[in-house]
Amino acid sequence: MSLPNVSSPPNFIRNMILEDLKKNKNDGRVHTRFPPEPNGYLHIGHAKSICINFGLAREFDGLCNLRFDDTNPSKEDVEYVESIKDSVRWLGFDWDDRLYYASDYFDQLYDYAIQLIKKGKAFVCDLSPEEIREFRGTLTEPGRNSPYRDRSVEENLDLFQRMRAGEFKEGSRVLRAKIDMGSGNLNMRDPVIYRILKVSHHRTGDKWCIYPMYDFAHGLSDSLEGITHSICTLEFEDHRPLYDWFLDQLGVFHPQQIEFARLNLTYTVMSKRKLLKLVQEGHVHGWDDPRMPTLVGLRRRGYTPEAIRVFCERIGVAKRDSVVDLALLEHCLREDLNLRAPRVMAVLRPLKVVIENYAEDLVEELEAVNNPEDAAMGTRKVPFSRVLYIERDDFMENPPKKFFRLAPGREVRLRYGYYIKCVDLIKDETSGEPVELRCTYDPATRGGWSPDGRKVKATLHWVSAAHALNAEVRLYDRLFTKPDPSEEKDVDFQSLLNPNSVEVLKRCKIEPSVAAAAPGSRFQFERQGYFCVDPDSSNDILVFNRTVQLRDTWAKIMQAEKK
RNA sequence: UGGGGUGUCGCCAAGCGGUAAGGCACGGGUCUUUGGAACCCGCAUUCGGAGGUUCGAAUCCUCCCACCCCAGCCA
Repeated sequence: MSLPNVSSPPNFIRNMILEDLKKNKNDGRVHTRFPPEPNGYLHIGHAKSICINFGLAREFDGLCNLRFDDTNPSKEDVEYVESIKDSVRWLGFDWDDRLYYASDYFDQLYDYAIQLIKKGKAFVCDLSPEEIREFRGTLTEPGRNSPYRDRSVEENLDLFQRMRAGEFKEGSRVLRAKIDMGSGNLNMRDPVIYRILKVSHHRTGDKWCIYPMYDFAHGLSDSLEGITHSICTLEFEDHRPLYDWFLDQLGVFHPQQIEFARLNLTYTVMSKRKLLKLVQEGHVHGWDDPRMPTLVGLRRRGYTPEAIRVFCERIGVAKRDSVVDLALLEHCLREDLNLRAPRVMAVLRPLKVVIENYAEDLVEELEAVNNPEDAAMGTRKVPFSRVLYIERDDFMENPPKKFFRLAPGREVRLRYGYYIKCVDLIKDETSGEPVELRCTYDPATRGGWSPDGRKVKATLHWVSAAHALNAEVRLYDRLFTKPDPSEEKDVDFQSLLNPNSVEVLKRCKIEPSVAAAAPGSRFQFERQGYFCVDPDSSNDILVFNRTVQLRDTWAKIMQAEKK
């Protein structure tokens, strides 16, 4: 057998698999699974797990199942199932015909429980939830055996069957594994493996009124599916002895559980609880709000699955807790979009420019390059006329030394257009703000080249007033003001929300070529950033989301100046 | 005071006894009709700390310190 080519960077899980393969463990099979609970939306932390699981399977010519861990019907819903499948597919992965549910195994799992009882390794316990907690002991004190621990196999069998039959009320009895109440690992102190839940299940309906706990169902589901490497997050490390215990007691196929550190990202939160709160309290407009780290949110924001996959590869896989800089995600995004996004000119905060020596009724169609990184993307025509808009920030009446853009008396280039010189400035009488620039153009510089070789220090984007499309543009920024919101102790995380996480600009002007752009289409607005068409767009108005800004050296200079 | 983990550059992260990869960020430069992109250069004499073993230690041993997770009939 030849070992596969190792393409992506090394990590401890891949090294383990490589070792297993060398020893021909599992006959050289690699079979993973991504096991979401259908109780919420997937976020970028899940993307890491998806990329690891599906990625490893792909790399080692193995398989990866999608399995819904639906053992708690009181929290789960089909609503989430479709969304999760969508997100996994959108990310670029495919489970073929291997879509499973833990609930597919309820009969088998029940049978395993019976086997445990028959072996004397499980018992029905009548303690109340509170009593179970008391008997469990604490972190430093051992627990005490349940008074029901020594029931006979016959009695346990009878009771468990009657639990299943619905004879007892919710919370009155549970099935527990008989392990060791003195263990330092709380998970081993006779854990509950079945509880009564008189709730109908989104897939099995009212067939069951007892449901298995995660610890029992998960490993056995892995086993049933022939999973070789069961990859999960760090907090389950303590559960591994229990994972192993069930498998060993039952003598079934034994997958190996491997734990890695979950992803944390700066300026956002990743816990389902907190994300849910943001939605419920209206801090964001929904799970797919472009500020959310959810996959549906990132998608609406304009992120590409390719960028997310590359990101997941670059952050690596390890066991230490970490918080990855949002800048890395943004870098991966820009890297991808730079090569693919068509360029377009859009003025976000318009400043009117009148070219005094340009004919009133003249309109020229100037040729513009669609993507300087990719000649195959061709060119387009952009209308030029006497009245234009430029970006408000591209003009300063009293420019500082390092400002290269337009100022009174100064000449700059309009991209793909002409050199223009500012000859006059009209200001608002009360505010003193510039409202209109009077300029002249040099007809010899058509296309943006000067025949005399004269240089300008800046190139501005612009749009012809008469031809511009109106658009709404939503400028998104980080959701939180602190790099690590959950690090801030004794503070309600909501108080750390960035009040300026979104700014809506309603009077934006965009070149006409984007008129027919469909929702989801991505563009680079030259000199500004990457934007995508939001589904809120209508025939009347285009709505764009700013996906990510371009790197901005000028902004950096300004900031440095301030300090 | 129990059990399980983790500590390598500002942030990630390789490294597995032979003398500290890479990416992001940052700083400097080249080029440029995006102050974008691209390209070049710089950026840990040191690996949580202290001892020890060894010709040689981030890697092995000992002790210490810090941080994370666990007391749901959640996953």
